[in-house]
Amino acid sequence: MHYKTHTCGELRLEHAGQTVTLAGWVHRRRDHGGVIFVDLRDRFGITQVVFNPAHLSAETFALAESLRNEYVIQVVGDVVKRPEGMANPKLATGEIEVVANKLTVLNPSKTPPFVINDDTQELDEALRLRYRYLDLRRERMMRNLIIRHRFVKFIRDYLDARGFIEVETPILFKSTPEGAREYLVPSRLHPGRFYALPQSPQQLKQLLMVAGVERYFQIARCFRDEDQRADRQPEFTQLDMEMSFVDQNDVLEVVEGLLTAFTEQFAELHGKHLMFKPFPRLSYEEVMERFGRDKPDLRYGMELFDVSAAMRGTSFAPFQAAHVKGLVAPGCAHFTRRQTDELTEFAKRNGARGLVVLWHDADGYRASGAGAKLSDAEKQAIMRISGSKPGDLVLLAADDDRMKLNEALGELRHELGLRLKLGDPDALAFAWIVDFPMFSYDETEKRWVANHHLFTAPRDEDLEFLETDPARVRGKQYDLVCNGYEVAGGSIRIHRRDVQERVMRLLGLSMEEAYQKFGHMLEAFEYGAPPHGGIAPGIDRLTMLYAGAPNLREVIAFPKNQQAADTMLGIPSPVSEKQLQELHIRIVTEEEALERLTK
RNA sequence: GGAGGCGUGGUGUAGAGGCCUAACACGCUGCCCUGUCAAGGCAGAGAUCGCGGGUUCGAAUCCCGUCGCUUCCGCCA
Repeated sequence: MHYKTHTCGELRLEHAGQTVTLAGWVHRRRDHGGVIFVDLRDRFGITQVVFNPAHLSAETFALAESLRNEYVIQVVGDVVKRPEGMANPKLATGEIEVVANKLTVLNPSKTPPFVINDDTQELDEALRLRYRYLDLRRERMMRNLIIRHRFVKFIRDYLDARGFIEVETPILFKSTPEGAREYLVPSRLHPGRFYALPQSPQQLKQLLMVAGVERYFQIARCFRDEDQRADRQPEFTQLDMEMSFVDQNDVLEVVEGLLTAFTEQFAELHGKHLMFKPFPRLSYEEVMERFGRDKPDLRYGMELFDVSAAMRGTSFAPFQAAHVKGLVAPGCAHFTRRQTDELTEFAKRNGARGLVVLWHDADGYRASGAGAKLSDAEKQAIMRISGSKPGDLVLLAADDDRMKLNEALGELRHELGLRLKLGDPDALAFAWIVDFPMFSYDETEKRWVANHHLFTAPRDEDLEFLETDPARVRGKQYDLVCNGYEVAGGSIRIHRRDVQERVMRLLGLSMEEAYQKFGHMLEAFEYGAPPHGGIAPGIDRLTMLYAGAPNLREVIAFPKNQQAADTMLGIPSPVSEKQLQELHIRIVTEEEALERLTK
């Protein structure tokens, strides 16, 4: 027996005259005394059901009167064209209605803690998460789930058609020394030993390349025990990919092709469009100079400008530094001193020494503050180079450390972009960031550290600087950014033993240590590892962008809150003494733990 | 670990030392109503203002502490 012959989203004029059975939730009920309308909802849509006493027994009509929101019901009725002028253009099924002649209440419902049939109202998220199964019933959340499904389905089809195969890798993995904090899983069979949940299948996918898979992908769950952000969850999903016999360009083209195709083919679903086609490729150096951030929001300009040369020899003390740069906040000349002070504070928090503000009025820069102290020639130079116009606000900063200056202004640019809503909410500004510096010097530990991971290949032309000038070595490493988010990151890997050894030597890693930590990798690489590389786009972040959602929780069915907890499930939860015993685990207080450590 | 924001009937908000016997909208309950689709009308129930302490003649309102949620910094090879 089937509960329904049709979904609540599929009936049209052509079905008029048919007798159908529908089942779903009471979305809304309009009781006119004599006639009752019920908007019946299932995942596929909403259909108006009419209960008319003329066509019903008294008992059935009474039952219809007892219906409340979110009751689960089944209705048998006739599809009829709505009377003239009564069609509802807001509903896909709005030309017809179902005149009920039989009603079954499959399950009543308590009054929900919040309304399901209106998702325009903002709700306390703690409440939503506590009743996530109700929250997900709301149209917006259901739509997000559908966008995510379409995206993942598209990925599988797209990559399958291009010779990729999906291979699953273990969730019970190995604790790795570097990188993010891991979730540990105690072993029952091996007292005192642990599995670790993977931060990503990085090493395993490289081993799959050694295995000859050549084109691998996986919709892979990853785990990181770090503090949460709006765009960071303790468990998240990556499109993990790796390819053999490829260079950087091959990897970029596959991902760019996939995202371009999905964006364009499903424009009607998500309503977003590409800002750039093809995606621009910017070097790390260029992006830091122009935007001050390695994940810039490119939906708007507001680029940093450089007036260092023009300010050389200035008598204005704040600009007596090696580098003077700034940006133009369009149409912000109305900002009050209080507002610009706030921006100055923001810039300082992000490493700027201060912020110099110029108000561009109808007749040039206002003669107050810096505007009074800079010479006319200096002001003219700033106006020419910045291109500021009357009504704009010019913000400048100076520093001897150029990268620090870029970063401070970059964060300021990003903040202003958000506040002024400069980005088109329907645009996706994808861009590749390439040629990242491979190493940076850790001042506190007095040693070179890898910016990505130690299997990242250096650019061929930079190999010669590996020993002489490590800061100059750029990697075959790339990020995909979109609207201010990093949405993918990857690299071409080292496949030659000699290069790998040189990198490890630079990082102060002896072969002995390296074998201890990564022996399984190094050993595998000695059995004919092909040249290979890969990338891992973040499924959650991309879905968030397609859904136009403000955080990851909106596109994850059952997310964790900021404390990495789930209040609906009540996790993390305590476990029984017996379970702990089996796992050879004893809970100790912080004091006891400290005591053991110091002994 | 640190900084900011928020916490008032079921939900979303208003209130900023006495106007509060806490208001409004939605929801909920009952009654009326045969063409609505955010239905409409009438009536009603529902809040120890997150919690604890303090200041004051008087606290939702001010102060201190605490808890919860959230955003950001640190952290995320």
